[in-house]
Amino acid sequence: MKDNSVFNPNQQQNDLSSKIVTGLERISEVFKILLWEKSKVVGLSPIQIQILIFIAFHKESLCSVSHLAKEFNVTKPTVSDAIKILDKKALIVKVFSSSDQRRYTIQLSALGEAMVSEIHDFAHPLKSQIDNFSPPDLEAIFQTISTLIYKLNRSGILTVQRTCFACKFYEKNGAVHYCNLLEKELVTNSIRLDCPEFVAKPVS
Amino acid sequence: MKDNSVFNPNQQQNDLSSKIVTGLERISEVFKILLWEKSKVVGLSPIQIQILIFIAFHKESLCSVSHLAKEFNVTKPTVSDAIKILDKKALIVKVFSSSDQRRYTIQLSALGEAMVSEIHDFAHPLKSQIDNFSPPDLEAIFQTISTLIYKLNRSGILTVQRTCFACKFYEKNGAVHYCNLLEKELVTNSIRLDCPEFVAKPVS
DNA sequence: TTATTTAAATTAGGATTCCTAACTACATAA
DNA sequence: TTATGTAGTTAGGAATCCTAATTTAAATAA
Repeated sequence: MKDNSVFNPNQQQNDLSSKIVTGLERISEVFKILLWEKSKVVGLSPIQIQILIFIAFHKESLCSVSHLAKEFNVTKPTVSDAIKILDKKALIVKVFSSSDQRRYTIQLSALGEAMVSEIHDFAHPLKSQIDNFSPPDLEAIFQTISTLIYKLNRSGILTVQRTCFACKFYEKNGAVHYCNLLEKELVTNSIRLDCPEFVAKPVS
Repeated sequence: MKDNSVFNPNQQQNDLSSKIVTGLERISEVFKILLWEKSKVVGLSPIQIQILIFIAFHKESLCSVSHLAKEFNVTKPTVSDAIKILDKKALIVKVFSSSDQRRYTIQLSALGEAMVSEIHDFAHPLKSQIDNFSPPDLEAIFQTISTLIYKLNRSGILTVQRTCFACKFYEKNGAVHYCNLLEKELVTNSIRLDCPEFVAKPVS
């Protein structure tokens, strides 16, 4: 029986969450579209663009083959391939670890920095549509998204994320969100999805 | 200047819509993850799975190379490649048009039907998280998503969709949504994202 | 009617993604 | 010291995905 599939338009007429799933799928196509549009302009592939942008904005320890594989949900050989090409194009440099001779991280070269300033805005057409929502709507949307991402993380689907909810510095007292690192209360808008200070909470 | 990139965590602390964009990007990874998980089980690639599910639930006229290319935002040769493989695996049959000898559509073979019942639920882990939201939340989420998809369509980013808002049978009277085909009012929940009766509204 | 344009699908060629399996090298714990 | 785990690579191959060019057919214009 596949009549109750979320992708069956008849099913969608009875079941709101099916429609939400198909809607999210359609929105996820947007990233694919925008990434390819940029790809064609600059002559890099989507994964190459994603890696460059990631390393532009994240600390060195996250810029290893192993972490990038987790971040983008691909295998290490796939990342290794992509890095080989970025290296050949002189957009990155490898920085080897002094303590562990197997390890290295990648950083942007000067050329890579220039490239990032070309590509970092690939999602701009999406953002400009989102900017049209009213502030209260934005807050509600954000609340939903951050909750959903946390649920997806807890259920084991998304292994990587750096949200407050999964961070060891986070604490919830009644309805109050609190960060023990910043030592202050977090209102909805200040919950982070990608906090630089994130440290995973030990599984309880 | 790339400091104001949506992917810069510092920028995200000032700007809610940047956080929403990164959140949506993370959620869009979920489809990639779930599709690959299913791929490994059944021995099909992601695009092959997507095509099979699509043709299972859509009318024949949408099951052509040209349309599938638009639907999944790839080129016709890419679809042609994928169909060649699905055909080799005997999961589909080609049905040639009598009026136009260049055209054909694809349909599921018996084997293809069986395969669809294995794969149609690939997004289930996501759906079961979404099912956890309360009915009022679901309604709000759906409202946001349908609005966003329509905005993305109007701004030319998403070329394909089959929502009420872009349909020629749709009419808005004040706050009331109305379908001239069904001849009835549409409450938020009955707005469709993928209506079988969809006919594009002529550009005004 | 004929010529031109447009469209549907394919082929050809090539870069890259992406996988699994096997491997090297190093680090860490028993 | 030996076993086990971890970081990254290599090898091999299927498939994705592009652009450009081609074939064939249909639609349109002269």
